[in-house]
Amino acid sequence: MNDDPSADISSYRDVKADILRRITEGHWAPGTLLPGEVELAESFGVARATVNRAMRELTDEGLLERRRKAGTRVRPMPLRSARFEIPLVRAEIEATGAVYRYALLSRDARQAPDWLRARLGLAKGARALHLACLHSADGAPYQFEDRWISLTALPAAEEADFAASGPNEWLVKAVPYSEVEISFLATAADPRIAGYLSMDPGEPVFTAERTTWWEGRGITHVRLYFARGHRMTTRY
Amino acid sequence: MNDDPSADISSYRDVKADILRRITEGHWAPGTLLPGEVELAESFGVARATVNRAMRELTDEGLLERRRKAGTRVRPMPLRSARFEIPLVRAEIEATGAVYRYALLSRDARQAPDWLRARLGLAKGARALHLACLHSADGAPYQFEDRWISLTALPAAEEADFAASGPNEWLVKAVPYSEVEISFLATAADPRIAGYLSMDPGEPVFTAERTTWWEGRGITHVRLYFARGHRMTTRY
DNA sequence: TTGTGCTATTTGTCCGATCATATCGGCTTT
DNA sequence: AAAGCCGATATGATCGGACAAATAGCACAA
Repeated sequence: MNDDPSADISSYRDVKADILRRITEGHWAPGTLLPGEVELAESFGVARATVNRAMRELTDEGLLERRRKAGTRVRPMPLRSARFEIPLVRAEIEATGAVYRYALLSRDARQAPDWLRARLGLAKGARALHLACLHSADGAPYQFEDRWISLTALPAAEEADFAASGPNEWLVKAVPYSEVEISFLATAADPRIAGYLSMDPGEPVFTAERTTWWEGRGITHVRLYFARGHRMTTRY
Repeated sequence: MNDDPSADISSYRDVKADILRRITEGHWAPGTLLPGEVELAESFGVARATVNRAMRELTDEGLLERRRKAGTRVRPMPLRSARFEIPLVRAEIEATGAVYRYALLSRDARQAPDWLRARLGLAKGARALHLACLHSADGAPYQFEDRWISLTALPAAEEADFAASGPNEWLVKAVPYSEVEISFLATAADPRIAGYLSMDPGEPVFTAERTTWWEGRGITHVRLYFARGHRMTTRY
């Protein structure tokens, strides 16, 4: 057991790294009860607040479990959570160095269908804007966007010009901040989508679905269909 | 502008909530430079450290952007990041109240194929254990697991009994902690998988792929095929 | 045996002060 | 005009001290 008496640990980062090291190296196996903050602070030669921050962050990251009086222990089953960044399509494409292009395929304001009313919590007869867009990277289709915007919540959308830039970019400007639900799923390409994405009908499509509320009111619902072979990846 | 002079804000949570409120209500629009920590601390009547923590957390959550000397501003384009919890299948199923059942379909130790060697960084001729398992919820197939375990990194796996409980549960006990890459994608069900998951061949399958390293050495690679209609959802 | 209340312990949070670090902008030098 | 220097300033981190809140585990009562 190397308990590093002399290592000059001085920042919460060092403390964090050292605790992590002891866990990965197996000195502190899953389920182990760690020494208390006071004890660790002494052995590291730092203030308790510093140890606290290190442990708090490790807890946020899913590695530790803490309870008052009960102490801190290594999570028996590392409930690790993965973080996925959800950038705007434009940023996502341009980050790869490719040329981003956007096309508005259709646009039409109509009564919101029942499923959308239920999803966004709209009144009967509420109107919504329905948009279909295609985002492409270096000329190749990248993402097909099927979006609904509630005209109850955002009447200004009816006047907005979505020919030049995507509804996404308009929305982030129009809506300050919001509550979001995202799902990832696999769907079969219907003929229309297959056509736009240069795929065969019925082919599996990686699909993201996102609903946005602002102050409890449904704003927009979108389904994003990605081109063949798309992956959502993260590493930790 | 409601600047809340008298509101008795006392914890970093209150400060955080108040800043968030001003952002969502549009008082502080995206791109706005907000007051410095000292000023805010005074106006809230708390210590600077408290304001600092509130702002730091909001920054971690992707709402603010901070730079020394330049100050803090509301992220012009809210870099949304979603967190997905990646639980063990058993926990995932039992959380819904369903009865979890596990079956080992096949098991076989052989030379690692080239793609796996490349992925895990194994030497030529290295052996690996190949497992196929089925996880079900209340009798209905839930997830098909196609896993490879490097016998170079984990020779003990060859002796392990995967008949009773899944390799996942064995692995979390055997490997202290690790680096992981996860991908989500959509694949077409091949006949074998379709059979196990009660789907039609060619049907879209939501698929997760996970590779795990420990101290730089490839440990295991797994592909998880989910039953029809599976979604990975998060809300924030 | 079983339930109930107390207490010591451990984490959670806050404070106010201090030093560290990055960097914006203006000033100086070339 | 361009390049480089430097001080002012805002965030970043740490410290030591203090009090708050939760609760595990014990003592005690029914």
